[in-house]
Amino acid sequence: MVRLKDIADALNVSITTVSKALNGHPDISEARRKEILEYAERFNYVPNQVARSFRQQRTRIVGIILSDNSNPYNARIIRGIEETLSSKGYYTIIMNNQEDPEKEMKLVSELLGLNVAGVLLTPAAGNRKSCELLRKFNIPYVLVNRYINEKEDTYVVVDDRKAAYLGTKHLSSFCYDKVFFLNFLSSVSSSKNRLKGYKDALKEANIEMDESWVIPECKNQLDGYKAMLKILEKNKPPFSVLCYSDYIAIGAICALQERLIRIPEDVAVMGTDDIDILSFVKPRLTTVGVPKLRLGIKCAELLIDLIKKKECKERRIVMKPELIIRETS
Amino acid sequence: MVRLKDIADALNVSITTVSKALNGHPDISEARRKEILEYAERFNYVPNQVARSFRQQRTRIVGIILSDNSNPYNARIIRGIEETLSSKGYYTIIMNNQEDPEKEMKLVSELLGLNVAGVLLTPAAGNRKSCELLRKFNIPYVLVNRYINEKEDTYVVVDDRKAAYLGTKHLSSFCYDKVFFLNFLSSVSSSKNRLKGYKDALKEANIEMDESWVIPECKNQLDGYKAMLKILEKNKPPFSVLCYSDYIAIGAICALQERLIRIPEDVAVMGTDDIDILSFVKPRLTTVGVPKLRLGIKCAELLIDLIKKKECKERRIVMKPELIIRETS
DNA sequence: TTGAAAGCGCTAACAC
DNA sequence: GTGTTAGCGCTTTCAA
Repeated sequence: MVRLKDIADALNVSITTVSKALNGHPDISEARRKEILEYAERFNYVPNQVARSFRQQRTRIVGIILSDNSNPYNARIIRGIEETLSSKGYYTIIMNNQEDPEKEMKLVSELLGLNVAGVLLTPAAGNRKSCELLRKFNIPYVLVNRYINEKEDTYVVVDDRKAAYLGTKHLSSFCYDKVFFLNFLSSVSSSKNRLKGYKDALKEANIEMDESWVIPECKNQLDGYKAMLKILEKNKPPFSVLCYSDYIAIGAICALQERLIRIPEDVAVMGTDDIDILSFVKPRLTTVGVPKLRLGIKCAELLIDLIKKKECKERRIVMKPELIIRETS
Repeated sequence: MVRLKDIADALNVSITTVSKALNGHPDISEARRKEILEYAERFNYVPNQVARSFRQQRTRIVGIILSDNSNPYNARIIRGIEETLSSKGYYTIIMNNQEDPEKEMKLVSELLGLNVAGVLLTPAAGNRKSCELLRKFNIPYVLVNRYINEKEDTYVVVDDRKAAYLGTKHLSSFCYDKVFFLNFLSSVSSSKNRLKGYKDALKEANIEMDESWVIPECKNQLDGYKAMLKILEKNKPPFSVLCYSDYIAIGAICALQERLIRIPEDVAVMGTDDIDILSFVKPRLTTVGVPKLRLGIKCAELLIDLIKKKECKERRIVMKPELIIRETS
């Protein structure tokens, strides 16, 4: 690979001059600059980022840690992040923590060793240590989807309270007497806020809620399926069910279909997330839409601000969800 | 951050000794090694990968370029790759080329500048230039999902011929007279091979195929939807339709449902890929399953072999697909 | 406007 | 078994 030295030798100038010309420093004559740029172009000069990073003590790499990149919700956020970062000259390293705090700590350490410019993080359930580590080493970071400390962290999240509020309000507008809620890990801010929104909406609808209506710790289809069976053991339709994610909703729907229970006539079901492919299949799932791509873009933009200026106007961004009524409600 | 020098100073040994102890060189006494390891552990020593990479002229970063990380098929492959690479001490940088050869060339150049250890690449339709660039700079790489040159490239792909063969054979076993094929970009090896498999199966079933049965260049739901409408303009059910992907199949199914055409009684439809969530919704899509996670794992393993030994036993891996019969056929 | 020189943290060849 | 030293490619200060 051609290096600065090669260009310098070929053109009989110093390495310094070549470096300055290539980096747009003002103190190089136009003629020289042109000559150097042309040569570099012709011989496909690509700056050695490792050497540059080493010298400058910072890379243009951003680490992104979340539970699982193959979850369609996460995948979409990553897409937004990657697009934005790459358009600003940053690189995206992905890491899956599988909701494991121990693993997450290791990953953060590794990113530290890589001298990353910044980190985007969905902290594993309740893990505040990784943030502390990042702060200690003064690495800019933005939390994604959840926060640990609402007032102090820097984050981009969904308005979870509102998401669950909208869903619950919609479901409680029918004449069913019960609205169940299949919630996610209870230690996570998004679950807590959605629980709040759920309760707020029920109160507003004058429905007296029973704590048994909330089934926490649902993570995937299977959990949704099992939770639904559990509900059916003790409860007769009609009723309705709000789910923390579309995946959980699909699991719940499977359980209902197995029992030949009609949706939405007997049981109304809603998801959250608006996974794209689900809008094209039956039953067309009623859900709460989240701007996943834009959320990713916002995360990346916020992080870049932080990297560049070490501060920014708005450190806490809350994205608005949107009710999408289809056929399961 | 604590450096080798800090440890060396604190323990009154040389930097070299510390480096050797930490890297497991044999010529360090057990006592010294223990002392150094303990100190490093206690003060959270994390090796500066940038310095190390710079010195060694190679990083532990692998670049992965494909069309779109948020496509569930790709996302799943990425998951397998990330898991494998990280377990072997490598980092995964993702990049989306959006099937754009120009963009892809830029991305490859950037990876070159990053001194990546290797590259995993799904080359944008027909683009052989990026491989040439990688070869020129002697960067190990593995093609994913497609190849440019069947005999010479290093790759991990699906047995596309067989995938389409299995699907077509299944569909042609019904008494419909026509089997349409909604295919992907025709310049891509997987499309070409599937076309072959499709034709082989038809021949075997003694069905005389008409070229108009193949609709190429379908990329997503919308294309599947449009293609299906086009087919319906000129053809009366019953017939059957093989699709290059589950997404395309979902689009086609939407078009059929809009026209109130029964599936599979009037028109049988199959996808390919076996996107997980589709097995839980209606209509439960008949498809050809591909081991996406294992494909990702294989890619990563193959690349690591290449990085380490610059060679390996099997440079061309073909994964077996599997017929999954559900309700749309 | 240009260039010389130092140095980022680490590894490895070599000397002791 | 341990230490000395050179140098990876680049940016940046300072001098010319």
